[in-house]
Amino acid sequence: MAAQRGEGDGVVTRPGETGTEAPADVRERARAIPEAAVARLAVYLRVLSGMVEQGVTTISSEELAGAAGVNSAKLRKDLSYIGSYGTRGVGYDVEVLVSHIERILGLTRKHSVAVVGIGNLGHALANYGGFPSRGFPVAALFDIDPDLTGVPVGGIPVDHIDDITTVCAEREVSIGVIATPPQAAQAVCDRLVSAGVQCILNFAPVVLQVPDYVEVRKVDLAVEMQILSFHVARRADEAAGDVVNGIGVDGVVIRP
Amino acid sequence: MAAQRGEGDGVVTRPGETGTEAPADVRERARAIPEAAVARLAVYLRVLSGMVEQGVTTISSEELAGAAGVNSAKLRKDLSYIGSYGTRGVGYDVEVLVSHIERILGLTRKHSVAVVGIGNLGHALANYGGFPSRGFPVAALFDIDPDLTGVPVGGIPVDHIDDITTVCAEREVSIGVIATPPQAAQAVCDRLVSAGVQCILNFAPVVLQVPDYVEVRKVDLAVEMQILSFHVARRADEAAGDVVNGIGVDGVVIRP
DNA sequence: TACCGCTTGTGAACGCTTGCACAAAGTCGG
DNA sequence: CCGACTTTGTGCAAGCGTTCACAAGCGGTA
Repeated sequence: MAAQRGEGDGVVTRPGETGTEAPADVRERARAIPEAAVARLAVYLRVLSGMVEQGVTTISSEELAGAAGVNSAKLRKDLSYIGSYGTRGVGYDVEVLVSHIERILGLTRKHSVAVVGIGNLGHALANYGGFPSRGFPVAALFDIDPDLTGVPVGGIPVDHIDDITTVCAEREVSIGVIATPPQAAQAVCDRLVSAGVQCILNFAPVVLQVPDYVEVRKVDLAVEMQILSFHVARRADEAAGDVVNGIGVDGVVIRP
Repeated sequence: MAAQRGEGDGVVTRPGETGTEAPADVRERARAIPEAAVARLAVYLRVLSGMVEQGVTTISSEELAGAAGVNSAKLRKDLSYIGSYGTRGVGYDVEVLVSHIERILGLTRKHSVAVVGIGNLGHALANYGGFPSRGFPVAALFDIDPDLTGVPVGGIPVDHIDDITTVCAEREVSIGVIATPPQAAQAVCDRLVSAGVQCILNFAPVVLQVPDYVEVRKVDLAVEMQILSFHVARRADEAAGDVVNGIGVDGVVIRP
């Protein structure tokens, strides 16, 4: 049931090197993984990395699910998308799981990152230790302000936005991060795309127009705030309304 | 069909003040709005605000959907969750729509924000203009380092984390932002919760444990990167695999 | 070797979300 | 005043993701 797409695919299974599992299987599976599951796999990986450091060698779905804040059935299903690497009656080997998730997420290759827009956020991103430590070295910084170019930020030189194509090609940038003001975002995006960057993380509060082959993820801090605001308002309304019943929605008592 | 929950609810409809629509209806509707729709409403609001500045007074679902990057049917359904405020044959009055979305999202009240952890990211957040301009004034900053306390950042004084309860109460903080290293995040979270903060935006790469009545949203930059990495890998695999058919998955030609 | 208890992996049901298609409802031109 | 045209609002069906529940499989033990 897992791989319904393409039983007759054109992938040639190399006869040698197929000791434990076939690369073609990994490839087929990667396509069937739901978007939501991919996001969770990244979380599992983070938790598991912490486990490795603590010297944990084996973990059950129940434990891992608890640490990752999800249902254990969901965790097992998520892991089943990438194959069966657990041992019934025992659990999962932590290191094996880490290496398989890393492979599925494509973390065996380095992904160089370019940050465009060296304002407050750009500075923070350039200095953020979480990227290099997880396999995403910041390889290039760009800004339109000539006063900023040349001066390194976090040890990385800032280049002018006009040099984006050559610099990105040179340093093999595969992910572009847009941290510019909203007015500039679309233009920067277009330049990144024409520089060959196919994955973009957008912090600017605008909807970017890109070709189909480009993947965009957006992080809009104000939207996150507004979603929280909605919940505040909803809660306040419940307090004014349903609390006459003594209990809020979902059986949760307000301020227990 | 809309409000299936609680036909016999204890909400008293105030007889006066019920000119155009009843407040109780707004309250009932807010609960029925799907989470995904709430996130999109925030996006619509942003687009609409831009329209107002451009002097646009009326907009059709088709236009707005295009600008927000969604299907027009989905947009109409999202708007129907908050009521019928469009005119058939014409479209939506931009200002009316803006004010209704603002009301639903609870943006009629100010939501003061506290940022904890004045490192790179905390600095950027304190200086970020996007918060105050959209009704989320940063009212307090906290750090554990005594060298930082007292020195204002972005015009806001930095207080010591130990004063979090009194300062939050004093300045009516309703949203806490965690921008600390991962090791400190859970402790900070606990302190925010005991200070009465019920909404938290977490930038630290850890899964926070909170009581049921607290709403947490997380932004994990490394996870975003890894999701992009997954798509890079998938694309590379397709290039090695399915492209023998000439066309990638979904009929999209790789690098057209 | 055979049994027992534990945990995985997954078929199946459920619920939420999306997209379609069309009736209802309003405007505009004659 | 009427008819044609435009656009909203929504019932309905399809798709996707989540959850449940349990058979299958493995290690430990006698």
